[in-house]
Amino acid sequence: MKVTLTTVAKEARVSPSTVSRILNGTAAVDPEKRKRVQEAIERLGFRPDYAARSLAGGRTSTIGVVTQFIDSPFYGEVLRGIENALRAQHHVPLFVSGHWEVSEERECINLLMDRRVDGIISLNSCLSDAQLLEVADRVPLVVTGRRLKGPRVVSLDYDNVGGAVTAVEHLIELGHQHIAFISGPTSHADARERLGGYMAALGSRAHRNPHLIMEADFTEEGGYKATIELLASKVKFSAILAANDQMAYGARLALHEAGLRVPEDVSLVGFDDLYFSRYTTPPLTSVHHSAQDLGSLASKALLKLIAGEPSDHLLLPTSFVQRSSTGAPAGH
Amino acid sequence: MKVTLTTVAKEARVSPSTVSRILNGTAAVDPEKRKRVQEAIERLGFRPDYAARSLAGGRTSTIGVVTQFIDSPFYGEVLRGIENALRAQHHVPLFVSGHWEVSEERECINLLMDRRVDGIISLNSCLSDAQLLEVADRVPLVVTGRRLKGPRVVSLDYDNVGGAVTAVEHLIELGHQHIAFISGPTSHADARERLGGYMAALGSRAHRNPHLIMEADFTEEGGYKATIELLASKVKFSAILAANDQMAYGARLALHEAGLRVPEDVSLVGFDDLYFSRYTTPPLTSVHHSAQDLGSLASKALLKLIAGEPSDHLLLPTSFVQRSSTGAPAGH
DNA sequence: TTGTATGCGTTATCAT
DNA sequence: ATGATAACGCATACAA
Repeated sequence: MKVTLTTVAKEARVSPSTVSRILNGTAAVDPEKRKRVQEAIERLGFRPDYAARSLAGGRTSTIGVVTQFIDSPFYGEVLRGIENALRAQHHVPLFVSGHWEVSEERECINLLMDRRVDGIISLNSCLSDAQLLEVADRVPLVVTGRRLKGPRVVSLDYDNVGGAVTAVEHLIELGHQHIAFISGPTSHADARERLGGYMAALGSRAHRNPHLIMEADFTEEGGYKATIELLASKVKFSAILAANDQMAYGARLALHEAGLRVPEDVSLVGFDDLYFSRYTTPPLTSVHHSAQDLGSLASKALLKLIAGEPSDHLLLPTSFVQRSSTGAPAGH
Repeated sequence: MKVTLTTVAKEARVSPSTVSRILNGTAAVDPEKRKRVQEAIERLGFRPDYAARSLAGGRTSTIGVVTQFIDSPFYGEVLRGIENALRAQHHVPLFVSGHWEVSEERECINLLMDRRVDGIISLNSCLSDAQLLEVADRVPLVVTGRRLKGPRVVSLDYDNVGGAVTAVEHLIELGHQHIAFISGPTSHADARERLGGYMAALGSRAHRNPHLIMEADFTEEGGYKATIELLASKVKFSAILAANDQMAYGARLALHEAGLRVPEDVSLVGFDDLYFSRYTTPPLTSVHHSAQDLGSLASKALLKLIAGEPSDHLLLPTSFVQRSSTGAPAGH
């Protein structure tokens, strides 16, 4: 009833091994037989069984991808890049979500290893470097959001420092003296880098003020609360740089509720340039980079790693997109 | 070197089948042996091989999920619901994206069937009913966004008509006479239903005017363009109901660029109540439903279907969330 | 209740 | 270049 390699082999009057070889391009075969086999496959509608393939061959053609939330607007774009790049190489991503919890993330990785994925892409993991290196010891690994060196690891990240510097410089050029910063959780390397860029760009200027820095959690809600606190603290500022767009969205709401206009009263800059930032009111000025590229580069690096080619840490550039949420400060 | 069922069996001085039975709860076993086996598993760090399991047992513990874009804010929430519900039942979702293309969607389904998924959830497919029934003929299937009847299919959807009716009634109550509607592509059942609700709520009132209806494609860009056209057409309206939040976001931008205030000049209502709608400026009034619930209900229905229990079409209720994007029309 | 034996559909290692 | 044949790790029918 079921069509297997053997069925095809019989139909084409060759051995199962020959059929397998044709399917995988493992060895050269007589063009005549190849034709017979291909016709048989067509006629019978044969589809190879992945489970059998994995069991015999040890490969699953599946790449595990650990993300934090499957519905995150930022990671969503990354996943899209991964999906595309992988599909082109006949692999499929298996997405799992760690929800920013160390224990959940460990479970995710176990699940992926149980399923014998050929490799893992870990997006901004909250595991320690040591834990990740341990994982890399058992399966090829690509990580984002940090720099990690090891035998079977590739790390890649954006130029977070450079991006933040550009954003601050843009605001300074517009005439802003007091620039608030809503940071991501400083337990994360990329959050620290963006904060570092902000500090570096301000340098030793007089207008560098620790009260202007609020630590939040990269969510809309976090940005919202941070901004409310900022306003309540009465510290003087004419611009806000948020460490990601989602927090900028939250800040936008807090400003709106406080009756402050953007950019007339407060300029607002994000980081990530999510698709949606074109549609905020007003459209958001932001540090741009391609999340999709990150995903596709991560995929390609992993595939190389699996193939045995070594790779180095990759640093992706950022650019700057000025929209309507920034302008000169009042009275300038 | 590698720890298999047999390794564990030897260590625990029982047969491989006994270990298998314990792992799967297939049959009752001596508590004494069960203990020995569990200790052996622990000690050896045994993890069953999914490929072998699938090959021998015919099940993969994997559910195929066909979505359109992995980074869609709406489907993202659905995927999250699916992920949660499935994980609780020790299944994992395999997400693939059809990109609103019939051919891609067919490829996705083929890919899933090649991998012998235990069942498929198809989110707002663009395949025909007949094509979907054909799929259901080969694998348990759950579809959303339409009503579909068949032996191994379950369909579920929101009460699109009811939701749209509520939204229009809300606007009428506020005093709006001329309500524009930005529709989704009418090739989709759910888009037609929302449009139908809008029409039904307006009934035979004089203020029903075909020029107030614009067809778009459920994207921000589509909503934006539709609104620009609407404004250019000079047709009179004081409120816009968009068939989904994403188009409402686009409409918001177009209104902003035209110098129109929301809600003072134009009231705006969305549909879906995406997470982000709380953060728009002003926060968006919208027809609410739980995308996560849709996902988890779809998952549960599928698992039941796989287990052989029949299910019926499910209609999920909507509610209404009034925020700040709606108000009385000018001069009211 | 438990063990033995077979089969699942491939790939890979041998020969030839 | 091609064909036997042996794994791959597990589930299950059957026997005990």
